[in-house]
Amino acid sequence: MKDKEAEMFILEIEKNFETFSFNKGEFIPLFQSNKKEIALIKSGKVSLMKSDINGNLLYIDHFKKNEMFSKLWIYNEENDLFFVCTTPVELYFLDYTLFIQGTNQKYLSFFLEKSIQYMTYLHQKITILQKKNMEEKLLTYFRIESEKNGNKRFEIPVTYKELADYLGVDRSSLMRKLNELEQKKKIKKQGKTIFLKN
Amino acid sequence: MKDKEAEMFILEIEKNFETFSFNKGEFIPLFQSNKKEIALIKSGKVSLMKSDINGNLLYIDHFKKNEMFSKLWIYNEENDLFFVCTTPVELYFLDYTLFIQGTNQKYLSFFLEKSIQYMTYLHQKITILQKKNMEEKLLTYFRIESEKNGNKRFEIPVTYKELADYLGVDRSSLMRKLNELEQKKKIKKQGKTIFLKN
DNA sequence: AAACTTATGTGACAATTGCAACAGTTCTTT
DNA sequence: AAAGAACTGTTGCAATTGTCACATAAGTTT
Repeated sequence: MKDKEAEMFILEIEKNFETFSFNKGEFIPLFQSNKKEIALIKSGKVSLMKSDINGNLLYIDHFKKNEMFSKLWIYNEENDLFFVCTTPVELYFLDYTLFIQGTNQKYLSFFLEKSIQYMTYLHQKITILQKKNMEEKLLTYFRIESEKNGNKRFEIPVTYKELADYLGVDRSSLMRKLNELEQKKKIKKQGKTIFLKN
Repeated sequence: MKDKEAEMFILEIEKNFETFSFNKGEFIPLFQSNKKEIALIKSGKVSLMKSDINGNLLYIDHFKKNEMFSKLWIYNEENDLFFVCTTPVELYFLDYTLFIQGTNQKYLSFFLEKSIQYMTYLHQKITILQKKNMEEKLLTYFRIESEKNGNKRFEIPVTYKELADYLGVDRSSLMRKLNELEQKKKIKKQGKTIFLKN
């Protein structure tokens, strides 16, 4: 299924499903519900966050337009995760049970395609996180972002605080490492814009 | 789809698909092929490995009976990954294109169910890897393994070398940390058997 | 059974990273 | 526009982790 087909499909969903709206800062009550729901974002951004013992919020990941998220595939044994809107958000709730039992194979194929994209993304993230030091984590992350944008110059789509959480490192150590990489001429940094050399 | 249904389904696959056999140490040529193939393991174990610049082999993950693997959802931009059999292996090759275009919805549902299981697993792994220090990584890993076995006492299913790779840490540092955790009475360790306290 | 390879275990030392504290900046809300 | 909150940037220091080197144990192959 190509991107265009996917968009056509989303148009079809738009006809058949109700839109739900959320304000910035609101929670998406997926972990609270018993239903096997999958959220598809029509517009806006949703972050997956974790609250740790001290009440600090840890950024895990985020989802944006045309991406799906669901508690179905999130590991939340400690019950400390939640989805929060970081912008105003419009989304659809799709019922997984209907997906899988329904007769419309299009829905299934679409969802499967999305799942595969997401698995690839998770593998990318693991590739980054399995690196043994921060420099390699950062450079791998930058390479992936750079490829995604098809350009050596790109914007970091999150705050540096969130990037530190994402990489599982300390924020101030991250800043120090960024300076170091700049001194070693491996990157150039202007605010959130990174230029990756070589 | 319950485990039993999944097993029934695998029996059906067994009827319709050819089995391929591999010796221990052999590569599964998925990255070499152009086909969109998904391997389903009938018996044996397959590891996903990475060869780094120095020619060292890094363990990424492994797959076992009734689990699927495919290059479709693996990030292999640097072309340094491969699947290798760590035991004698029998498996089926399923064609993703047929899956998605075919009329047999059972296949689709089965594959989707497997995909969701795998996404959950990847999220678990990310939960471990995003921890900021080795102690938390280890204890989270142990908790997950313990839950999976339904027992505070469980076997580590890989070598300590592989576990270090998996967690993205140095092997000798891992050994040191294990001793430390034992001294702090957080675990008890006998060879590959771990007893998780509290 | 011997030779060989791979895994486990330990220690000294260097390098990296986390932590805490603080100042300046930017973004949000009132 | 002012106040408040959150983010960015920097530093010293302590704690953690990686590297290297080597010894022993376990597993594999011949």
